[in-house]
Amino acid sequence: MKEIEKRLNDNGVRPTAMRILIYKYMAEKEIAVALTDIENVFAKADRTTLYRTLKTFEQKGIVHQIDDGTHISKFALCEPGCNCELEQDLHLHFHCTNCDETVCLTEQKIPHINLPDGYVAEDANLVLKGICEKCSG
Amino acid sequence: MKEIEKRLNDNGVRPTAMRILIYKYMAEKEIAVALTDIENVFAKADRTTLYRTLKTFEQKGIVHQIDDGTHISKFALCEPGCNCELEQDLHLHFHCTNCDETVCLTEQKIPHINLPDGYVAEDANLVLKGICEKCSG
DNA sequence: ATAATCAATGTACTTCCGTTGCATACTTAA
DNA sequence: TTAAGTATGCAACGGAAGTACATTGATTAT
Ligand SMILES: [Mn+2]
Ligand SMILES: [Mn+2]
Ligand SMILES: [Zn+2]
Ligand SMILES: [Zn+2]
Repeated sequence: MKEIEKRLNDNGVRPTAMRILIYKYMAEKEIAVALTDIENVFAKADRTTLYRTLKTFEQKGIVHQIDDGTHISKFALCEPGCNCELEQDLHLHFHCTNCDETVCLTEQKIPHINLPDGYVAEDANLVLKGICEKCSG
Repeated sequence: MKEIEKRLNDNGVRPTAMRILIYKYMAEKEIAVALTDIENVFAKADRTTLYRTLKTFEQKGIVHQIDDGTHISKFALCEPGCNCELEQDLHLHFHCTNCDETVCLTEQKIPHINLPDGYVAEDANLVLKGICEKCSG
């Protein structure tokens, strides 16, 4: 568990009990989580605290937010040493329309796209939808 | 205007006055529109009617829904003869973080992505964020 | 050790968007 | 002309995101 505390400290986030629990939860889970998910797991804690924890994690580069097209924000831990802001670090996400789960495919980078003149891209989001490996097995 | 009526008829949508107006509005506008936008333009009409008009248009292949990451559904007219369901017809969208407008880049198709074993893609969504041509000029 | 200071959490409330149920007006076909 | 089907209007609900303010907890300086 000391690793988690270190990770939080290194990113300028004070390792409170709640934050460590949330980090641990997200680390164990291999899929992206929504605020509601965390809410259900930590029912005793207040929603706002969980909400702000995710926001803090995001600002400090501990998690990245995922827009999978469901209109519900999902979050997933960043790879250690990842820099989500840099374009080459952008990986794609897969949303399963069967089990409704969203996963990071960190190996699959978003290919470079040639844009028309005048357009300057600073960020990219690529989501594939379909059947995930668990559901297609 | 007869063209609009024909387009609606061809897609199995009865060309009511309201529907023609909404179609015309979307045709004149070159950017994707949200329900709220239409609401503001046609303030006299009921929100639900506008909502259902968009839903109907979408079901009948007249417009396609766009998820630009703002958590607000946007809609844009489909190209005549386009088949949004087919993967090769999927184009990318650009969301300007300055003017908050989203446009279809119908010429820029989403490149094919190799997925890990077990994953079956049925749909794709690629959104680039940055500065649009109007704002960068 | 105590007080002052700042950060984290809790409580309550608000806004926005999407969605649905049901009533009413309109259009088409028998 | 009546009946059936479709479109529109009206009202309400629910989920998710966000914020203002109070309270608790941890750090630091005196
Ligand atoms: Mn990811
Ligand atoms: Mn488009
Ligand atoms: Zn699945
Ligand atoms: Zn712009």
